[in-house]
Amino acid sequence: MFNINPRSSTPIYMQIVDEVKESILKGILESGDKMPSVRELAKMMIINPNTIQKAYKELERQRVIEKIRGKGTFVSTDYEGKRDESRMDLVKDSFKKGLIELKYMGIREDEIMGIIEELIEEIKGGK
Amino acid sequence: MFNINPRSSTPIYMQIVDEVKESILKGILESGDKMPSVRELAKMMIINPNTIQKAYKELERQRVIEKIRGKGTFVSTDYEGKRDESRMDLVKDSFKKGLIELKYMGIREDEIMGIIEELIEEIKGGK
Amino acid sequence: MFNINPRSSTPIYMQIVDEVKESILKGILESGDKMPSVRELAKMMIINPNTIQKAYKELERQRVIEKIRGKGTFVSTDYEGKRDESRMDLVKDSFKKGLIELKYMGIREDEIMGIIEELIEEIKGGK
Amino acid sequence: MFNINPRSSTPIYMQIVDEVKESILKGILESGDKMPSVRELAKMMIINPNTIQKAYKELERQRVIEKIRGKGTFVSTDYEGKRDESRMDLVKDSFKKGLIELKYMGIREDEIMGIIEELIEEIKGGK
DNA sequence: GTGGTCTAGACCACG
DNA sequence: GTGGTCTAGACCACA
Repeated sequence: MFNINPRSSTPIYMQIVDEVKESILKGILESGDKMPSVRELAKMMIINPNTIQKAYKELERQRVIEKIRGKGTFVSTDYEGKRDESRMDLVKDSFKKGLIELKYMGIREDEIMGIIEELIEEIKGGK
Repeated sequence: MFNINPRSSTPIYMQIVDEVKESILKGILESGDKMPSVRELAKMMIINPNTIQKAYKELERQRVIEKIRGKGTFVSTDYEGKRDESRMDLVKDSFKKGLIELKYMGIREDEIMGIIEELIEEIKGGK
Repeated sequence: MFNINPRSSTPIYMQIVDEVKESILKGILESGDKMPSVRELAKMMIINPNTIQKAYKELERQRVIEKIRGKGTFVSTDYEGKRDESRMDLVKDSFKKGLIELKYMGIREDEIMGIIEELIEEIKGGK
Repeated sequence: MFNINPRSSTPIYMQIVDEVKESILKGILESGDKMPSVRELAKMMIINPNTIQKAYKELERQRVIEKIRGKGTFVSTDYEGKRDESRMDLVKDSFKKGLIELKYMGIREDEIMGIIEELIEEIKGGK
């Protein structure tokens, strides 16, 4: 279902959050689709259900998915992107860190822009 | 000396590492410059010396600075960008996460590229 | 029949209970009126009959409706407001929580009173 | 420290959230005050640390408290109430439910307004 | 069957 | 010392 790396420093539940969002952007998951249940996904991924639940809760908080009582979890239908300045700042910060890293490795600016463009293409996926 | 935000989710020692590298890229710190001692910097920044120690260790590991016995710590003279594929992958990963975030907020691609360009300019600073 | 929101955090059966009581207060349902059967209502509202069952049981427990053997379910005729201290305390508690929430959002007291008055008007409805 | 009722239907972690906010409104807790550590409070209240952590995380998400790395948890200093329409709607809904309940018990409108005013006074506390 | 809450206990990163 | 994450396993409410 989702690619998880248990050795990564980013928590498993966050990796799941990211993977779900990426799947939606790529069109693998669509508005209204049923998500696997917490237990189901936990079994499939051999991960503790609590961890999945934490991921789902975060996704719900971000309005990416919706839970319907007793029926399960679904990709939100009414979702619409909202600019969130404070979250934008976090992203910018992480970008800045990455850019410093790259510059420090001696990567040229045009190369950097190329990398970014590649990544953007990758996100679009089969959409 | 360096801008540190104790509320940030990135560890303080990492913030210091980043700030040092940024200062070098901007030309504020140059090859061969003497770095303040751990104790000195800890006092100046009102930060636990252990934290500075950890930052210096990390910077040394990355060959950004060098310790010379009995003389102190200096910005490396032999600094030359070295591509490090595994580190590149980490950076790409963090970029990807950020890009997904932005796309998810409904930011257009041209806007994203604009943001990146701005950040690159910012890093160059007075260099 | 009744407005139900399956996404709401309040259980569906409770939403039904509330809607029935509101309808009575508004005069849409009156003493002695026949209620639809569990099956009927379940079909009409496309809701699990167990859920309707549970709602009816709760309404019966609160003496809002009565079951008459072989005849069906009716809005109670002997309805008369009874103060129930323990239930009052529950309501007060939920009010308190809401008021704290509003105060915390910086809503002024006069605004709060306005909101309450509006809601009271809304409940009266066409009565 | 905080009054918790383990039998209540509202989760313990939410009761803690509410209690903390109430304490702040009453002036018992003030901007910048240090909160007891997760483990400390868990011991004091004889509650599992995970439950406290959940409460703290929710409070942090609402910007009521701030965590500072390695130092502990503090009441936010820069807090300023923000109207949140969607949350307002939730509060209104719960008010409406309560009002229906009261009306149904035969409480008169002026009495209801009195109760609300009392509760508002109670929240202000010694502030 | 679904998700929500809570406990107990472990390991880790940070300062 | 602080909080963050994860696991394992239990009980409950809801549909």
